[in-house]
Amino acid sequence: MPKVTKKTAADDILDRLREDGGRRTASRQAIIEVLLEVDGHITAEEIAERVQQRFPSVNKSTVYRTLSALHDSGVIAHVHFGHGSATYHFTAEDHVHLFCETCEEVQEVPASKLGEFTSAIERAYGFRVDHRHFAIMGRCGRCST
Amino acid sequence: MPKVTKKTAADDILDRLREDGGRRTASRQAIIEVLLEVDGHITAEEIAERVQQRFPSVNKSTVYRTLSALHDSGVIAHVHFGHGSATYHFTAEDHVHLFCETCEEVQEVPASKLGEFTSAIERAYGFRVDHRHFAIMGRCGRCST
DNA sequence: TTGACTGCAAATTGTTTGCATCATG
DNA sequence: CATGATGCAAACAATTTGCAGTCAA
Repeated sequence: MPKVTKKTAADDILDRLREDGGRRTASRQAIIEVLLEVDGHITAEEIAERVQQRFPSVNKSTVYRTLSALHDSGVIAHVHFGHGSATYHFTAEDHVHLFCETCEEVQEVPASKLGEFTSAIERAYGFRVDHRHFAIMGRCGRCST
Repeated sequence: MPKVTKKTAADDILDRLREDGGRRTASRQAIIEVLLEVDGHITAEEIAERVQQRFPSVNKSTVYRTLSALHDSGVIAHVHFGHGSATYHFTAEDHVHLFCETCEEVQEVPASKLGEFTSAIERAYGFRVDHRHFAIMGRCGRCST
């Protein structure tokens, strides 16, 4: 079983940045690897912490600038929950976030499950839902008892 | 026309604060009146501006503290859109916000219209949607051409 | 009189930016 | 060696807080 999966994925993303006129750097690679490790869904702050465990010199602003470059290349997107920092995730995963206001945990729902809902809204209000950029607030099963 | 002391909506809200151990003050009254004028849906910054037009001494922190007191008494709530400040509105108005990421305008949808959607989510994921505290991001009819 | 409310300034949090320097391509 | 990337500090925007004085009940 070849263990090239992770390396390749990071490489692919660095290539993508390269194609868009960017450069491959160690910081960027480390940031991308962290994103892959956690499968997206992480704040800039958390990325910085993890990256700095191995490369203490990497600055938070580099994290933000890299996230911005990744966004511009369409690799990642971010969601906002009620308060606090944005959470970054890969655009490839097409899902919606259910954010529990009590335990602050996030549950993912495949975007396809919301198909009837989003099309109903579009029909009624002409509003095209961007299901990659909205979090639904509420209370999860465990917390709403 | 007889002079009758009319109980205003602002009075009712001040009473509500009073019942919860708070005090009626001029600043609070002015802030509540602004909220009523615009029927909710306003940022703290905008409230401060409007209040300060008539009472320049009222500080922004008083606005925030009053909004917090109103929230604690259940009179108002706030929503977050993708970026920027929170928007405050009365809890009585039971609706959902459709936020256009392009023109940044907000369209309101009566919560009842989302009934099937929210109950479907609750059935499938045990997640109880707080439809007073989520904004749906996307693109409105005019902007999605 | 008591303690809630206020103004003011300063702290916080999350994110962005200016600038000099570094290093990839 | 040109230009994009980086570290650092400082600017930012939105909101919160500490403190001492004020005022409603």
